[in-house]
This record gives sequence, structure tokens and C-alpha cells, in this order.
Amino acid sequence: MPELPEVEAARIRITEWTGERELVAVHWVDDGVVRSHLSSRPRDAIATGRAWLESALGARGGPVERHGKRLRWRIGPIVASAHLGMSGKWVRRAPTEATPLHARLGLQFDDAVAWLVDPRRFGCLAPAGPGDWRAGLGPDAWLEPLRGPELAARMVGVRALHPGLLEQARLAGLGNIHAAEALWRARLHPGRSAASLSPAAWDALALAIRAQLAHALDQFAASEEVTYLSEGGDADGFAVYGRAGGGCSRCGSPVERAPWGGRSVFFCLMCQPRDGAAETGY
DNA sequence: CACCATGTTAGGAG
DNA sequence: ACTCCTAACATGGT
Repeated sequence: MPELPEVEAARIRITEWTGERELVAVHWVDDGVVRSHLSSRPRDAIATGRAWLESALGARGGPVERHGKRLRWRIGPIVASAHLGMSGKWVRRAPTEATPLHARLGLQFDDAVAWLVDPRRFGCLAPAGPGDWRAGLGPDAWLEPLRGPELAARMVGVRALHPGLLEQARLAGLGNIHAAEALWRARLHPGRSAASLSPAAWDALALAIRAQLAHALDQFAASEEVTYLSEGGDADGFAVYGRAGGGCSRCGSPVERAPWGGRSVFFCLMCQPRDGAAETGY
């Protein structure tokens, strides 16, 4: 489940696999992946999806850009927006290899096929609209790193830090895992209100976000294929996420898991004290 | 079988 | 009107 580092890894790989190569075939498994706009619903699929993508046959793969968890990919005459949703990833296979399990779409560039594999089908491609493709997103958490005061300004009014960090309109790229890890690095309780943080705490959080993303990007750079937690990936790579009942990797204290909305928030009871946090239900 | 899931958003409640 | 929260989306893993 892709957050900024996983999407960045996908961007780098797609660029390597397809850049300056010719799109020679499109392998359709599930027409539902091409949607009218970036939408997690297969019902938003468009009937013209095949014709749209196949109009790029014979063209060469262009640059792939990323903002937050969103991708923008030019292939000759078309510009695609893409999102990996909850379970999407891109993998490369030789044309002679079998279609990967849960593949939705394959784009063959010369001698290799880039497959969009997505069991849960929230991921999609869409023709880029006329407006700014980054509309609705805050600054990219990696490409436009904020310093403490700027981060504080983006988070004004946030009642609990963890959900606030997930709001893509404030800051684009963090998801449940990396938000939890960044708060742990900064030693901040996930339920703290923005108003309760000192300037030093904002500095620490800004640095922690960068450090967490750098750490994750580094991990993905080292492996050829990204593995998600749901596929048996190692929860050992995280300090608190998914470690409820275990020990904090810094102090050994129990890691707490608190329900928030329909999600889980993880934090260390000792390293991330509530201090003067407003009541938020954590 | 019951419960969990890393993203996003429509719609209802306040 | 605006903000907040939940449920839903589709599917697989534990």
C-alpha cells in the first residue's frame, strides 16, 4: 500500500522500463482500470479507455512525474494520470512470461511488459484533465520539504496530528504507515493538537517526516520489486506501525494501537506522551 | 467465520 | 454553508 515512497519507487521503475522505448502492445485484463478521472471506483471506468490508451501505440514512453501519491505519465500523444490505490504496483515481466496474478493491464514497451497489478482494484489510469494535475494536493512532502514554521502553517486548525498528516490537501504523500513512523521519530503523540506544539516540536516533526521518507525511499531503492505488508513484507522495517503488543524499537515499551475512524493508529506509550494534548479520543 | 487492511470520497449528521 | 465522521468501494490475507 502505496504511500509517497512506494509511488516514487514506481515512478523510477516505470521511467527506467519505458522511457524512450516504443509502446508496441497493450494487454487488457480488466477494462475497469481506465477511468474518467482518478477514482478508486471501478464503476467510473470509461468505455473509451481502450481506444484512448491504444492511440499511443507506436509512441515512445515519456517522462513520469509524481506529486504526493499521484503520477502523471506522457506516452506520445496521451497524458495519463495514475494512482495505485490501496494495493497497486507496477512490475516488469518478459513478454513470454505468464500474466501476473491480479494483473489489470500490461503495457509492452519493446522487449518488456510493465504490468499494473492490483488485487483490490482501487488503482487506476485516467486521461489527464485540462486543469492542474496537482489540484487539491498540498506541497509534496519529499520534493518540497517544509521547515517547522511552514509545516505549522499548513497544519493550522488540526485537532489531532495523525489524521492531519493524512490530509493530502495539507501535505501530499503521507499515509497511515509513514505518518505513524514520522510521529514516532519526532516523539509526538498522534492525538496532539497542532495548537499544542512548540516551535521546536514543529522543527522536529518536519525533520522526522523527511527522515522517514528518506529511510523508506532508500529501502525501495535497494530492492528490484516493492513488497507490501499484506504480502508478507516485514513489519520489522517499522518502528511502531503494525507492532501493537510488541516493544518500541527505541525504548522497548509497549506499542499501543488505537482505533481512529475505521483505521488503526500506532504509537509508543513511553516515547510519545500525551503531554498537554487536547482530548481527541486516542 | 470474523476481522483486518498502507487510499479516497460520497453522503449524512451535527 | 461548513466541518466532521462513517461507510463504502473490491478483494485477499490472517
